[in-house]
Amino acid sequence: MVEMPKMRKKGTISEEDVSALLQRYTPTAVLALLQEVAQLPDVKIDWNALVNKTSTGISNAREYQMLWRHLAYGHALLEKLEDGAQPLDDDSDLEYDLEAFPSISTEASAEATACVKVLIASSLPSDSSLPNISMVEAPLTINIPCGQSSRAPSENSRLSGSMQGTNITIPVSVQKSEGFDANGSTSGSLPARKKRKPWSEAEDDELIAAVQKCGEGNWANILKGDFKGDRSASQLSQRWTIIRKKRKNLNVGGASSNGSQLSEAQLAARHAMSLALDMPVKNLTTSSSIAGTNPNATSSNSAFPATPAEALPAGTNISQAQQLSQQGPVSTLSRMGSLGSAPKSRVTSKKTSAKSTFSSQSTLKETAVAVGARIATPSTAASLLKDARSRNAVHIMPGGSTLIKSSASGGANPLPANHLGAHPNVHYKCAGPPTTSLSTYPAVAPSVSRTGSAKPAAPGVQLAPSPSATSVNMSSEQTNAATSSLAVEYPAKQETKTSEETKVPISGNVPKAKVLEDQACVSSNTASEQVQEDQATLSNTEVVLKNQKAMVSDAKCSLKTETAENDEATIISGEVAESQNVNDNKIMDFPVTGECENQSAANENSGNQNTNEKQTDLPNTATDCGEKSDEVLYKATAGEI
Amino acid sequence: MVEMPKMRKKGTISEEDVSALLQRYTPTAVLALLQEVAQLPDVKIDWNALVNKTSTGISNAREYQMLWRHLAYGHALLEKLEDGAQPLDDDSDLEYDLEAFPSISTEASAEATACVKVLIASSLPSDSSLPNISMVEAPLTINIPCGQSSRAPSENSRLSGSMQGTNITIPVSVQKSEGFDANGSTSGSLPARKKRKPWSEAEDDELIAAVQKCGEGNWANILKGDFKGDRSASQLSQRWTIIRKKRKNLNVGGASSNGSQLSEAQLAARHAMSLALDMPVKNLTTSSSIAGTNPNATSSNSAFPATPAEALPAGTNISQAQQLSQQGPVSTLSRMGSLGSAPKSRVTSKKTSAKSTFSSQSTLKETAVAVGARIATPSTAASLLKDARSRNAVHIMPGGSTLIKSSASGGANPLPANHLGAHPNVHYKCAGPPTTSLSTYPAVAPSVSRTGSAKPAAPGVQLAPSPSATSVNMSSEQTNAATSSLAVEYPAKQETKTSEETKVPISGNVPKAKVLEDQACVSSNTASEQVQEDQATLSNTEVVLKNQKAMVSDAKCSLKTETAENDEATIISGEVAESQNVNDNKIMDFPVTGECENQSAANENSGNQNTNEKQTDLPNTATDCGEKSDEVLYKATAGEI
DNA sequence: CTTTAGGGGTAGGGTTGG
DNA sequence: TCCAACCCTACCCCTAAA
Repeated sequence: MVEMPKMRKKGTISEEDVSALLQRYTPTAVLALLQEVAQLPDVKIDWNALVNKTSTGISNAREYQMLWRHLAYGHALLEKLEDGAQPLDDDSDLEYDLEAFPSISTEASAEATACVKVLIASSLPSDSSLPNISMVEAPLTINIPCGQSSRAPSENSRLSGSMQGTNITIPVSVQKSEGFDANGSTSGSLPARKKRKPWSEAEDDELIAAVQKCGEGNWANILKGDFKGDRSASQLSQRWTIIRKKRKNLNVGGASSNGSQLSEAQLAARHAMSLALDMPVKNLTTSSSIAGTNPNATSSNSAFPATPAEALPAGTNISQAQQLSQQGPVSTLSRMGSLGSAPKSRVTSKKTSAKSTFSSQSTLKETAVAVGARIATPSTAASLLKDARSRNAVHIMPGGSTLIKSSASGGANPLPANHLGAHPNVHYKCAGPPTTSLSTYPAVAPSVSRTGSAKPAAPGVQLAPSPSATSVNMSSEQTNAATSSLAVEYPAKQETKTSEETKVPISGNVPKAKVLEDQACVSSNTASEQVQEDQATLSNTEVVLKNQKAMVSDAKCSLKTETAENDEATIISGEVAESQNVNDNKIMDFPVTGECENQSAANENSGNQNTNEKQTDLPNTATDCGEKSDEVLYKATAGEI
Repeated sequence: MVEMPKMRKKGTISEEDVSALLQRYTPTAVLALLQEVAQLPDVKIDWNALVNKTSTGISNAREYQMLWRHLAYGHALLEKLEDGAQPLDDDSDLEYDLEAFPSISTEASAEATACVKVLIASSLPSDSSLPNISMVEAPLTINIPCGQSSRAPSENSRLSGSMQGTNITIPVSVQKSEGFDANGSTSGSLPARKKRKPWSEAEDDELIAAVQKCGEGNWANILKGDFKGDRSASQLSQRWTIIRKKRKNLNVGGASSNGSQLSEAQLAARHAMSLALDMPVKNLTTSSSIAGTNPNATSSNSAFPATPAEALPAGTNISQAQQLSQQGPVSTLSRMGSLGSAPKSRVTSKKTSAKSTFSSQSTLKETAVAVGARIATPSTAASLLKDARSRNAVHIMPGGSTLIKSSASGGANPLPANHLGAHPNVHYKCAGPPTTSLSTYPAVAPSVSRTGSAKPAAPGVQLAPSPSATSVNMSSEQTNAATSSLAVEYPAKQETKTSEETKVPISGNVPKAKVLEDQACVSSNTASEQVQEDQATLSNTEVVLKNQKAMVSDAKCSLKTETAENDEATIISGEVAESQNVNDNKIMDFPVTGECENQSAANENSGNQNTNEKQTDLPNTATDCGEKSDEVLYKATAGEI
């Protein structure tokens, strides 16, 4: 279809041309194309290959070629291209000599040149990004070898002209370049540009790399520094969610594994990584030293936390020292919670819980480092714990009972994982305040059997945080423990269902009751919150958790667990407490608690009795829970008592 | 599926390893993983959580774990992982000791180390900014060890190829620069904006409690003494405005909408609120005493008012006396008036009023706490108060009766659970502030039976907390305890359903009623607010909470409750209080409380009685509550009075 | 010190083109 | 129809001036 473009060899490019060009393509796209072409090792151009990798947003090889030719040789830009249009044969694509075009302002060309140079010089794949560079400055003073420039042609024409000479002063260039781009000031054509521009792989890679570097959410920074394409922060954000989603789907396989095609950027990254990895070792050593220093300081890192962001809830941590860090950790957990959906996962958590305890941030860092390093000495760990402790230890536990156990005993962790029914639920986490520890637990009581006696798993469960502040929490927890015993009992008969984030209504059918319960405890500060989630579920009716993770368990499941556990209901509770962790973020939403509620089930049991104290505790514990939870607690309590 | 990885403990990492690793994962991914792990606060690792938030691109927890282990301990990287593969249990994740690996070239390692350091140090993910400098670093001047090249497998080939000879400065550098730099800000580090951290429910609770205690606007004080999280004063202020806003919406909106029923819910809430409000008064006093003065000044009220927003200025009432007891009522009333807007609600109040009467704020709090907790022993309570005070301790209990019992006497509590229906309800959680503990409880009273006697667990309940600040809370709790006894009774007949965040209407099916209740206690600080929410729920039919967890109860329930309550407003209050718990998060919205309200069911029982003191407490407890709560409280109070 | 305005960032809903 | 790419609106959080 398209007919061959006419050459306009050696002609100059007029402003009209530019204007038209910019109406159709963004400056960045144009620059990207130039860069891409410039980077090609061979003279011969494989248009199809280029298009596959381009970050210009152009998906049609013919179109890509056409643009190139327009830029390089002044060929006309055709209005339409047929979908399947294939690139034209080109013998000479790079053979034409082009002369600089006077028409363009020297400055403009110079700038453009600079940009191009920078891009090329940097070798950064990114390309587009001019903007970034823009900021660059003097350093940029790059001299582009003639060779290249020549190649770069095109627009270069505009640019090229300038380039060749020698060097372009960088700064200017950058700035200007943008000008160009963005506004197109040059041409002035702003008109619309809205065309929808699919994300190219290159852009995705760039985004991914940027996110890894800067962290999720820091779109502004990414935009400023790392991401070259012309996308807005919100677009980045939006795209990121898509990428994330995709990955998950993919991942199964192993995300990364594919490998096959890696972009250069990736390769480069790997390269770097390899170095980095190696480092670790050294780091350790070093790190320690280093760590010593900065880490803490930095620690602030909050940044990191960022990642975790979610989690943290609690401010608790802070308490202490804050200074340092604190934070971070939590988040993760919390997330987990959310993740929760996957019950099984929890399992891990179990351990965690028991263990989780420690870690401190600072420590963490070190540890991490160490880890990275492969370090990890116990001592280290210990230290971590101290600090960390505060952190979070969240856990989730799905199968409910299971978790519990683990937590309880500590060692064991059975976690059977699963189970038929399943159901996991939750858990938590707590963010402990700094020193505090927390412990909370929810107890779940499945229907029917229940053990009756509960006992407190307490001992095991408990932690002994000590710090004064903590103390409170401690007490609570302990209390809880006691309570838990009570709680434990629950018999529940109900059926509970939990849904996770989803919303599941149960209503209609509700049967009778079931109950669940939990007891959560929370450590003082933070802990509480989380609990909620755990439970959840009961619903005789229907409960749903929309937001997060709800936990559901079938009635049976829960029951089962409990049953087994009965004795240890306590423990369970404990877990619940942990749930608290949940809090974090969004989680909070939930209400988990509500779910907890399930508790209602507890009610049914009614048989329980409580001791005052214990009960009290529970409540305390409960505190965090969502509404439902409370009920449960109550019930539980009652029962116990 | 996957088998366990072998350890390669203490082994060194070979180039081959690196090579293989890089073929599979990008350097950035590896670094990201290291960073992420490093950031974890706890020793225990929640792989699922990590995966959810990771920026490595790895979506499978097992894979993530595997990579970590490979990096940290030299475990083998398995080729395939099943989709659903869950992370392995890890007890030892951080326990292995690893040694540095000689194999790597010094240079390389050094560099890597540097990189890692930077990453960690900077910890900031983001931030970053400034790339400018990315190039910076001389350090970058990396020499690539041969090793790498080897490593760099094919793809890299290109890169690597070039690189090999000596080193390539460039590429590497670039990479580094990017990666590192960014963070790196080490050096340059920009301020990097701190990542935004959403407020958790626990934090909200804590804030609410703190405001109640210290008054609105005294952010600095709150920061010093009560609020544990790491938030700045301005953030507190800002958040407070948001919380206040939400409450209003809730109140109003919710209430209004349904009309009749809601109103009740609202009423209940109000009731609670009233109590809460009252508390303030006392608090003030107390505080004043404590503080000395201020109370008025602080007016802490302001805080209160907030809630009530509408009305009252009255808060003022508070003024005085408070110290202990008393008072509360008045203020309440006044507020009520204001609340007035909702006529019906008032009604409820009536009931309340009668009973509600007593308690003084401080007392209230304590009591409340106690109640919630069921704690009961004074000593305990006291301790709690101290700690908790700040914290939160709220609880809710649905199933009501049961809980109650427990709380109350400690033993007695009849609370039969009841229920046929089940119900759950819920609860809470608390996040305690650091030191604080919290305890809360909700009591639930199931329908019908109830025990009747409640008694005050008082003795136990009371605490005498002393610390000034704390005191308030303490008192509440104690009070509650006492209350609880009373409360306990509730019989409820309703059926309640809860939905969690979701919206589930229950309506249709509802069966009988059950009741729940809770008594929540709140720890001093926080508690109140929450209450509000609870109420809302009531609607017979279906209430849904969209945001969070809503609780629903049938209309009947609610109604019933009220009735019941009359006598014992206290109880209700208690419940209300619990509701408070609800607050938390978004919840505040309500919901929970609402459910609590359901408790109203409790009302039905009516049989309850309260002791003044106890009642009072409730109010205190209520203090926090949302508007609705307030109403309730008021009513209670009135009655009492 | 507190409050307020502005810069971002995220979530969610709606629209539209492929 | 589904999804991706926008757009747009709320809302929230953080920071920095007021």
